[in-house]
Parts: sequence; structure tokens; C-alpha cells
Amino acid sequence: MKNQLYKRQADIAKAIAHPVRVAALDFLKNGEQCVCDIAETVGSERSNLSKHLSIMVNAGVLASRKDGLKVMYSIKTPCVLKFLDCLKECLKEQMTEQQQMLEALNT
Amino acid sequence: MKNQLYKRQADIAKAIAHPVRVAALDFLKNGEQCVCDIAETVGSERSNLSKHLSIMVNAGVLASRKDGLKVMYSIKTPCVLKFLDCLKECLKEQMTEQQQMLEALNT
DNA sequence: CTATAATGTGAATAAATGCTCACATAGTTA
DNA sequence: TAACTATGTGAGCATTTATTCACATTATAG
Repeated sequence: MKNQLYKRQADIAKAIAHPVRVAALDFLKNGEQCVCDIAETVGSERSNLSKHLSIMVNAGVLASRKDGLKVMYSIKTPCVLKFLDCLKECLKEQMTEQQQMLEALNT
Repeated sequence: MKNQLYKRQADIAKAIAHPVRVAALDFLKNGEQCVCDIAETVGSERSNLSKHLSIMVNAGVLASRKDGLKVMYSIKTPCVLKFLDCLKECLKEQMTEQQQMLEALNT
């Protein structure tokens, strides 16, 4: 039972745990975007990006809708944004720690 | 430059994106614990868990210290806890959505 | 010093993930 | 209808990650 919950939490984290996907999410903070714009921004092959996006849709992180020729992707729930902020904050803490070590080295 | 940042954020997410590691973190919310207790709680082989823990230490998510025969692991920064809460919240949102669909099916 | 306990490591294997390419599909425009 | 645009899909391959087992290491206790 609990293991199921841990697995599902891990699946959500996994869906985000790739540089291209983090970059795409960071771009999608500005609102929904089509695949071609995302591809250009994150610098990824279309077909490859397509797969990354569908991974995130399957994990419930993104939503998608058709608009004529284009497919528009958007962040599905507010907590995904929170999640991204958390990630950035963790990174910031790590870098602050490194900087303190650097300063200690210079004294 | 930005790609470097995305990669490092992805690395942090990756370090958490495994059921055993989520379970271990959830246990470590109660404070530092030795490997044997973590192993028993999450139900994982010692040597396997040892590797999972070292992955998280390398990613800057956990800290470790020796205490006699034992090695004690603990969550390194508060934002990791926040991160876990975010994960749980995302899962909750997903499950709420599913429940609404279920209810719609019953009407 | 020897035995024991807790943990880590390395090699081998298995499984999952990611990338690229060629092609398929769906909608649009001429 | 034909050509074009945006996107998705499948196969093949390379890379990464996970698991298991046997063994190494470190500290403790007798």
C-alpha cells in the first residue's frame, strides 16, 4: 500500500528528472506553448522532444490540446510549479554551500 | 550556462526519483537513522540500500556521519523536506482528479 | 588477537531510459 | 487532390541505472 504511494511519487519525480524536461517546464511557466516553440527554446530534436513531452503527460505533469496543426502543452497543476521552485531552491542551497567552501579556502 | 543549471536540477530530481529512495527520505523525516533501521523500514537489501543512500549523498540530498559501528544518515537541507511535500501534494492532486472522474462515472 | 557486526565496494547481469532516423498521421493551404 | 506543416511513432542502438552476490573494510567486544 505505502509502497504503491512511494512508487507513484517516484514516477512523478522521474517524469521531471531530465535536463530537457526541466528546461521545457521552465519555459512552460510562461503559459502554454506549441512543440515547435518548446523545441527551439530548449534546443532539442522535434521527435525527441515529443517523447519527453508525452512522458510528462503520462505522468500527469503536463496537459495537451490540439489547436489546428499545432499541439499546445501546458503545466497541469500549480503544484508542479511549486515543485520546480523547490528544485531551484535546493540547487541554490547547494551552490551557496560551495561558495562558502570556496571562501574558506581563500582565508 | 542555463543548460548546466537545468542539468543540475535534473540531477537532484533524479537522486530522489526511485521508490526506495522516496521511502528512505520519508523515514528520515523523523531525524537521522542508521542504515540497518532504514533497510528494515523500507524493506531493501543492505548493500542495495547502501548504494541508494550514497547516490543521495552525492547529489547533496543526504548527509552522513559515522557513529561507532553505525553510519547515520540525515536529510541535508530543509528544502529537501519541502521537495518531498511537493511530491506528495502533486500525487494528492492527481488522485483527487481521478476520484472526480470516478464520481462522474457513477452519475 | 579473534570473532562479530555494520557498512561499503566491485563485477556481472538485467532492465530501463534516451537518442536518432525513417516513416506515419492529421490538419492546412493552394 | 496534391503539397506542405506540425507532430507522433516504431525499430535499432547506445547509455544509464538497478539488483544481486561475494568479498573488503572498519569498528567493537571478548
